This record gives sequence, C-alpha cells and structure tokens, in this order.
Amino acid sequence: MAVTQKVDMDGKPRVVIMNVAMHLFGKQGFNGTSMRDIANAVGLLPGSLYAHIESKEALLLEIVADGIGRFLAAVEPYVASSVSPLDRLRQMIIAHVEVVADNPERSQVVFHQWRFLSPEYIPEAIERRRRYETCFVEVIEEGVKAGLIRSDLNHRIAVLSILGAMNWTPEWFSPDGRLGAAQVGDLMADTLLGGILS
Amino acid sequence: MAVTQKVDMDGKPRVVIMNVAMHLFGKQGFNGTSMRDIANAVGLLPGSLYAHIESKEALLLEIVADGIGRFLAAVEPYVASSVSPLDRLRQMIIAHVEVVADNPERSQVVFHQWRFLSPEYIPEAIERRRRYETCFVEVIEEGVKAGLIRSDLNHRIAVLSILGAMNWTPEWFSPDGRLGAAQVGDLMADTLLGGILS
DNA sequence: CGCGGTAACAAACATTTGTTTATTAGCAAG
DNA sequence: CTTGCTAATAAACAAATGTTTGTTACCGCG
Repeated sequence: MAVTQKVDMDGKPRVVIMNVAMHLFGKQGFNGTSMRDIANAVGLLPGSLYAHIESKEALLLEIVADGIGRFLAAVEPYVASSVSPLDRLRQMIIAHVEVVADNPERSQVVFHQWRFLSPEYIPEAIERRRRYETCFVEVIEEGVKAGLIRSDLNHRIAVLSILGAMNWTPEWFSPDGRLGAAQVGDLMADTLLGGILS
Repeated sequence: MAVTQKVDMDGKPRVVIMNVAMHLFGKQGFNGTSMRDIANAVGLLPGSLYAHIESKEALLLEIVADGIGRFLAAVEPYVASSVSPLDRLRQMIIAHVEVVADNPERSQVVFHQWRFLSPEYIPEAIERRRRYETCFVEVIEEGVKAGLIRSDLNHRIAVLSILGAMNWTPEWFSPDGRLGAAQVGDLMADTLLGGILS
C-alpha cells in the first residue's frame, strides 16, 4: 500500500531490517506497515526476512523495548545527581529531546505503537513507561521540598504537562531544522520551568 | 482480532456506527480496526454496514473532519475576544481539554489517525490543524506585544510545548477521574502560563 | 575443484481484509 | 391482504496479510 524506497544493504542484515521497520512503523504505524513494505524497502523478498527475524511482532517488541531503554538510560542518570533539582529537570528535558531527535520515528513507535504488542508484553511496557514518569515526579517533588518549585499547583498535572510537551516533539522536530536537539530542549525547559508570563 | 462488546442499537444507525467506529479507531487505530470489528460492536453483519455508510475511509474522514471542527469551534471564539490575552489563553486551554474530555477516543483519532486518510484529504486536514495552532500563536503574540508574556523565549517552541501538553491529555485523562475537564484545564493553564518555579 | 552452510529466491499457504451481490425479513401505506 | 421500501442476512468476491516451504545461488574453506 505504501510506496517505499529501497535502502542500501550494508551492515548486518538484521540491523538493517530493524532500522527499516522502525522507520516504517513510526511513519505508517505497525498495522499500516506490511512485511512486504519492509522487504521492499530493505531490498528483499518478503519471505527472506524470516532468515533474520522471528516474526513481525518480534520486530515491534525489540524496537519498543530498546526504545524505552534509550529514554530511561538517557534520563535516569540525572535523577539522583547532586545538582539542583531545577538543573536536573532541565538536563532531563534536554536529554529526552536528544533521544527524540536522534530518531523521531523510533520515538513515535515507543509512544504510540506499543499498544499493538501482544497482551503478554504490555504490562512490562507500561511498567517501564511508569518508571520513566516516576523519574520526573521524583525530581519535581524534591524541588518542591527544597522550596524551588511552587507547591500550590497539582504536581501530577504538572508532570503530565511536561511529559506531554516532550512526547509531542517527534511530531514537529526536524533533524535538519535550524535548532539542534539540545537547543530545543533548553528552550522547552525555559518555557516549562519558567512559564510564559513576563 | 479485537474482542469488542455489542452496543445497544438505539438512535439513528448511522450515528451509532459513527460512534462505534470513533471508539475503535481511537483505541485500536484505523488500521487495527476491521469492518467486522465495527459490525460486531454495532450488532450487525459486516455487509449490513454499507446500507448506512459509503466506505471505511468515509467513516474516518467524517470523524476527523467533525473532530477538528469541534476543536476549532470551541477555541476560535476566544481568539478575538476582548479580555486579556492571558485570560483568553487560559480559556482556550480549558476549552481544549473540555473537547478532549468529551470524548478522548475521538481526540486520539483527530491527533493520530488523520494520517491514514487518502492523500487527497490530507492537505485540508493539515491546513485546519495549522489554523488551530495559529489561534494560539496569535493570542501569545498579542500577549507579548502587550508586555504580558516574556519576549525572551522562542514563541514557536512555547506554542508547541503548550499544544503538546494539551494533545497528550487524551492519553491520561479519565472522564471518571476526580478532576473534571474544566479543573484539569485550569490546572494545566496554571502550569503552562506560570511555570513551575516558585 | 568440490563441499557445506547461509541466505536469497519463487511460489504457495491459510487468514483476514474491505466490499458487493442476491435474497429475505419487517413494516408502513393503500 | 397486498404492495413497496428499507435494511437486514448469507454468501461470496478479489486483494492483501503474515508466514512457510522447497529450491537455487552464493561464497569461504578443504
């Protein structure tokens, strides 16, 4: 259904297939991408894929698991760092945007396609997402205790607003744009931490 | 594929079908929902749907077009209102959350499934989304001119952050939750306008 | 050269997909 | 009761889906 472009077949085939699938799942969705789409983009016939992968869903599982892992690995180091909670939060936002920018399609898969894992894998995916959110909750609560963050607002709403703003970035961030990932993250931190009031 | 529940068949059948499709498209995605899923949930055989609708894609088109329309209709009245830009922005955020809360699944379709419209309908969908974003850009720029909003931050980033936070709400908002839509919108406005710094 | 194993191909498989067709039930109007 | 219309059914259609199978090309190593 989707017109796809053939991709050069260097590197280990499994990795190439994974990258192509990541791209297509991110752009067309899991259910909108056929094994023939993937095979076509890799430059193979559909059946040939199965010499390297186990199933379509194994592809999705690996992409999602690895993807969440990247976000966790990028952000968790800052959670218990010794600098100010505010600086920590800023670093975490920047780190998040950098992971998104590194591969927006992968991020879309992580954010939206995990629902299409078979039920047995869903709980772990949800749990790891929750763990990710907890990182931000902890830092913010620490900031509140330290008197650096307003205590008069709903923390849950605040965290969800920040996460929402960040999770929307793959929708508009362009790796070829004028602003780099770190700059965008920094500007978002300016907005989200300081608000827009003058 | 998906296990769905039969729904009582009152009201005009076309409306029932639309509502069921909206629900399923929002929860399982357009490509993850079969006409048999819809028929099953409505309590009809697959072929019987076509006495009321033209095609699967016509369903999506109507849901998306109507959905975007609801957001525009809810927010646009505030854009040129005479109150302070800040109050206007707050009202717009509340209005947005109220539309989401009225039907989170529809919102998910509007935000994510419009990509699966056939190419001829994509430009208009994008244009109306752009128009929606422009509402917020205008109010914010006016706030900057009035000296009410910081001029030292990137407005594009600020708008995208606010829109991101709002567009993420269907992911977590629960109509049965403790907080109502208007309250959530108000709290989000607190966070997004004032920031989290104390 | 010949041998062995990896990975490609070509072709088919059983389902599932969106949709159409021909037929039948239900029901208001004459 | 009969006529006529709407909307349901049952059944099938072609195409697309994920995956499997048997066979062939390739390529390093003896």
